[in-house]
Amino acid sequence: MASSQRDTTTLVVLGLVALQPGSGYDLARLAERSVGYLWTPSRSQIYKVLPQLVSQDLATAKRVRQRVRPDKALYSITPAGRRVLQLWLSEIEDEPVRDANIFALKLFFCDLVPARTAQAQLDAYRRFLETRLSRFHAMARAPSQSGNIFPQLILRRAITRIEATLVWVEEASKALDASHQHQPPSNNDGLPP
Amino acid sequence: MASSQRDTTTLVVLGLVALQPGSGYDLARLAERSVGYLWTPSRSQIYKVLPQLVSQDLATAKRVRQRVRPDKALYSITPAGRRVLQLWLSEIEDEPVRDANIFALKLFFCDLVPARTAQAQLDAYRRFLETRLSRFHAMARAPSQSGNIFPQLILRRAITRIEATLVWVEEASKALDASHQHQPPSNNDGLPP
DNA sequence: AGTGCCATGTAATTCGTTACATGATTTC
DNA sequence: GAAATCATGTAACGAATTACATGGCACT
Repeated sequence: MASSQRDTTTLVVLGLVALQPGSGYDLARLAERSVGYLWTPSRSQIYKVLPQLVSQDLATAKRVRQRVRPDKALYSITPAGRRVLQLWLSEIEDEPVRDANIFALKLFFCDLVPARTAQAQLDAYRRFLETRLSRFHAMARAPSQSGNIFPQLILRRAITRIEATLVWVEEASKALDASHQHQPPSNNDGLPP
Repeated sequence: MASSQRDTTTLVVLGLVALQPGSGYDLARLAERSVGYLWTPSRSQIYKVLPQLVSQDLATAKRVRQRVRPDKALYSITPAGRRVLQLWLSEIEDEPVRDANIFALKLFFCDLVPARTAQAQLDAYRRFLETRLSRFHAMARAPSQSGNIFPQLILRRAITRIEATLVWVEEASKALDASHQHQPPSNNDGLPP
């Protein structure tokens, strides 16, 4: 009964299934087109995970016969699966072990979760970026030991990107508020009043 | 005699040895402080790679006796090692398999290579970013199938970061030209006239 | 005739992490 | 006395990729 000891790959596949039920093949393509930029597993990986999800009751598979194309298995998320996903999206990892993209990855699926949860994730991301930024600024102030210029340039690159990402965080935060105002909580699955 | 079939980890360790000879321990710390943002292997990984480099004649190890501290092995790069590194840094991967950071990683070590090689790497990076950018722009124009807003937001994030990175590329390019003007080719190891 | 898409999987292999083991020395 | 730093390695394990295998249909 280990709570959310599932790895990122599993959760991302679960998220894809939640966004759009489909076959392993479908999901692989969906991934390439959407989250691809953040996370692109191989097809074989997806085919490995899918049956695991079913055996854990997080997804169901329905065999679909096709005349023209080979038969395929259509995967859909279960209520339990949705709960697991929502739990993952609610968890805030202040110090992600070695993947700074975890915030973007979670945010990608935040349509499945109340707006305030998404806001919390955005806030955590902002804090994370600010911490990194000040660390990099400190590094940039320190004199370059050797006469090498490239490490300094690459550091500038990191700073530039973080600053741009912080600007995006603000925009996203506002956009979220706005859409939230117009279209109040529609996503309260699994949350009794 | 497979040319540069070495993996990135090996080459980065080699690069670190080139930047600053030291023990496995030293190199691990150096990595954390410098390239850490782009690539951070575990110590065990470094200890695995180092003897391999020696056996391939890309680095040498010198045992250093210490009274106070445990003995350590000091690794330095060999001429052959430097050649391998320079070859790697000269190679342009127009379509990096799944690591967009490969450009930044190579650029980090470009003090070891003539300025025009670094420029070529920067140019390739610019092209890569522009290709990605137009792809993402196309995706952004396409209507969002579902009513999900987060995939769109995350796409905006990607675009924002690429644009910022392109600005950095221009700055870096100019900085490189400038430092190149003031301080002409000092790095022509292994390149007879 | 050949390429490419749909569709699912297994096997081999690489890559890399975490944990373990050891031990002296300095610092709080 | 406890914790941190220096120093090097092995072992167990896990995660993910690449390659392989299969097969029919559609398009050029």
